[in-house]
Amino acid sequence: MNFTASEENYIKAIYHLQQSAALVTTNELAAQLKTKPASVTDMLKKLKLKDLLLYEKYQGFQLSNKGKKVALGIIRKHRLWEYFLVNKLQFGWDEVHEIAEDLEHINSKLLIERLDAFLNFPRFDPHGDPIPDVNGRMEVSKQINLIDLAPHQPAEVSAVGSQSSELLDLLSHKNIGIGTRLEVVKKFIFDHSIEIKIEDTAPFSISQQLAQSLFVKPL
Amino acid sequence: MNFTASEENYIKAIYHLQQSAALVTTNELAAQLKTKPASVTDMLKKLKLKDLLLYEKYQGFQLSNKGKKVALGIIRKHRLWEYFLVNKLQFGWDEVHEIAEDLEHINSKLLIERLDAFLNFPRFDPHGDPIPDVNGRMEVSKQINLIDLAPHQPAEVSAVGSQSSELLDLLSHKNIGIGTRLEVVKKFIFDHSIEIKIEDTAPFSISQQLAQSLFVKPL
DNA sequence: AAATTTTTTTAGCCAAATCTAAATTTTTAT
DNA sequence: ATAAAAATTTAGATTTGGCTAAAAAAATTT
Ligand SMILES: [Mn+2]
Ligand SMILES: [Mn+2]
Ligand SMILES: [Mn+2]
Ligand SMILES: [Mn+2]
Repeated sequence: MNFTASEENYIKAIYHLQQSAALVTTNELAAQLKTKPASVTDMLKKLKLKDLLLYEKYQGFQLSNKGKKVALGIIRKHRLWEYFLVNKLQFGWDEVHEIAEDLEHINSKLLIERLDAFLNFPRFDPHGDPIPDVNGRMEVSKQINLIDLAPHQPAEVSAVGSQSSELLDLLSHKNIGIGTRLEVVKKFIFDHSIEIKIEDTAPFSISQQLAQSLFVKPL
Repeated sequence: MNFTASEENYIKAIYHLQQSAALVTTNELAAQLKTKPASVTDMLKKLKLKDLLLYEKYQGFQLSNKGKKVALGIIRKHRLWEYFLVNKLQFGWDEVHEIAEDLEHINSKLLIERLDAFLNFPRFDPHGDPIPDVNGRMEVSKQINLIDLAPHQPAEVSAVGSQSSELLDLLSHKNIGIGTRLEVVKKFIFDHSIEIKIEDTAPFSISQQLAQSLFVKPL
């Protein structure tokens, strides 16, 4: 079974959306893919026909087991290419998402196997997201949102909540990346901002919005 | 200017065909692309409209200067990816053409620049074909067809005339690859077969067809 | 319980890239 | 110079993925 780039984009988007809620809605998916609800309905019918989707009209939908497997395959390709771009071609972590969006649709099992081996079977992509293995299995790290980290608990940044260049730009400016060690000094009720301290540098404040986009592993 | 994968395939095919004859015909191109003449005519109109093609109906066609530049860009991408697949991902030279057919349509100037640098600016692909540089320039090696090599003139295999897996399979079997040193022992009029000798091994015969698919540089 | 709003689907249209069949032009043979 | 054959183009359909506008269903207010 091979799928078009468009089908793969739908499958991947549904997979990501159903991480936060079991059932996905037509409008949600249309917003995510920047397309119209009518176009989504068309594709839902097609995916159901191919047994990738559990879908009853008006009732929301979710990927079938087969659909989930396909999704993990696409995510695997995306993240392996991102790792390649950053660690072999010297791209910045904020430059790779768009290119990986195209590369992920190249269909060659052998290519991905060889790429994986060439990269030494990496387990996380440059944004800290786990890379599924050939069987779709990936590490489930017990990372928590920075907003939930207890004050004075040392932790390490393990992932970012989005790949927007705006977020990644802000993070580079503040010298925060995957692996950065930090602790929360104080949380402010007034604006929900958080004061953090990176290793031996002076503490500084970050907004609630930014804290919510950072995931950390307590050390 | 960005082009669809389909447009790029047509442009590349026209480029290759016009190496042997200035003007290309509809049927030739249809055969090359395994499509129908009617489909070719449709695309010719589109390419002409985009100023990539010099074309008057019923009169044959050829790429404009702009079209040639685009073609060289696609060929550059194709050959760089082939080099990557063989020299980094351990593919055999007979396994890479199909995958490169897809990878060549990924559109990112930066990606190709970085890939080129990562590979150390290779000048020939795994099949001995020259890789155009950023400006579309490439080496014009003074290679000749093996069929035209003078007897007892030592030479080195520099390129193959096609990427068909049938040809590459035959070559591996006979232990002939890019860089193989050989000389012609004798040419037979009867069936135009040629007896060749590889370095210190016993001489053997190859068919006219095979000899025509091999290019060599006299040493 | 009815009315209103929101969500989702259907109906109908469009563009790109194909195809087949028919028409036209060019080339080749008589 | 005609007639026949070959090459090329046009006409009309099809598939895929998208769109808008209208209809229908579900959810929310009153
Ligand atoms: Mn990404
Ligand atoms: Mn990522
Ligand atoms: Mn090739
Ligand atoms: Mn090649």
